[in-house]
Amino acid sequence: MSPRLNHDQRRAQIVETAAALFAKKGFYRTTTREIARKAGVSEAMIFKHFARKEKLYASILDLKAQQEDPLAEVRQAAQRKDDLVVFEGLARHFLLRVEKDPHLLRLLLFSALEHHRLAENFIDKHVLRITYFLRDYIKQRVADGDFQKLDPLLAARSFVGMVNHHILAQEIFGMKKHFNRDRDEIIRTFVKIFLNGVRI
Amino acid sequence: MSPRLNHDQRRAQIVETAAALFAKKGFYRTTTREIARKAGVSEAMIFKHFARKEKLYASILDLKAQQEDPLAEVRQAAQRKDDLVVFEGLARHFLLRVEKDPHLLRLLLFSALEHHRLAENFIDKHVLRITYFLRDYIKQRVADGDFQKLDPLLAARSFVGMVNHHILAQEIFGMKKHFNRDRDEIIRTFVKIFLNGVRI
DNA sequence: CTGCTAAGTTAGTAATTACTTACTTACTAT
DNA sequence: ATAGTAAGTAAGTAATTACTAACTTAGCAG
Repeated sequence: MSPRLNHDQRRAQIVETAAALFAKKGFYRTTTREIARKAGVSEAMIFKHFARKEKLYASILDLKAQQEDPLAEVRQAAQRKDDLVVFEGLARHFLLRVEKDPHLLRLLLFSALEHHRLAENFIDKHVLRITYFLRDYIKQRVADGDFQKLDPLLAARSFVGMVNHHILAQEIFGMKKHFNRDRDEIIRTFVKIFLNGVRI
Repeated sequence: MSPRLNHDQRRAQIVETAAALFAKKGFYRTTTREIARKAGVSEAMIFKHFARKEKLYASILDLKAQQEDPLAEVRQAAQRKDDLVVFEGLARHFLLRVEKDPHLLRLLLFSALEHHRLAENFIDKHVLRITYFLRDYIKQRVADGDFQKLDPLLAARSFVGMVNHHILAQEIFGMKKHFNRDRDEIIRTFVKIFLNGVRI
């Protein structure tokens, strides 16, 4: 007989359990019954903590979106116009994130595919903001005369796309077994191609 | 009272209706009831044509995977080592495909996220094969001494990633309204960055 | 016209779903 | 020690699901 948890502990445990399941099967395909079973409580317990299944989902997305600003280090490098640190830092940020939080990527994709207004903020934080930051940086570097004249948003997407698609291929399309190169080599390759491609 | 359709016509119509729904909401979230309603037939009619919901799904994926080899033109250019045509052709192929078949992308993503063995062949055809083709081409161009020494698979992913992520951003992350540049300009930008980035 | 076949429907089924009600048990402060 | 409270459960509910059985109708060949 496992010991009783207090309100906050149990709540956190349910959220964690549910996050793993939502990431695995999506919101709709995950049943409250299954969440309860894996959390080791009765189904009714879940509804004591979250009035509806949607509230549980929302609190997961909130939690995941609340992580500290990943761009802090990168922003500093951007002020110094240190391209290498900006782009390597960004790529490393993306790659480390999936390593540390293996649920996040699938959670993000599911919430983008399933039509949830709940997920908008989440997507905004994890996809759009970073692209816009990079777009502005590239715009600046073009104005400086250090990068070629090209559409800053498209250039930003080029780089984000390299890294993101690599992650997608590895994690979602099942390439992890066939290809497992060193992280830093991956980062260097992408940054090299990109910077070489956009610099004057 | 709409006229009766013969076996093949009705079958095709059900498949088309279901494809749109599966693309919109995924396999599990799409109900046979809804497919029937949108196809204008009774639910039982669907099961006359497809013994199980899974068979219907399988026949959609088969249909979509059966399209003719998109790489025909690109393969010729690859033999001539005409980089520009290879990469522009590939990018154009990706972009045109989502324009022509707006369901395909979401169908692909759903089938990758939901765990269907049915979808393996489909994903293989639409994602992996093209990446491998490109990897082999790049390997050749590196051997020729025309491209820098870099991992061919990572380089292939760089390019596929640029285009794919752009499509994802537009279609899945809702950027279509905020950004709608000319297709050929997009292609030229990506190819320029990439070729400039990998060439000696 | 008639009878056969293929296209179609109606009205179910058992199983599963999110969620509720009414109850029981453990812990803690006095 | 015990009352009060918070943690927890058992056993439902109505709605929805994939799928079925038993039936009806349209169209066409003879």
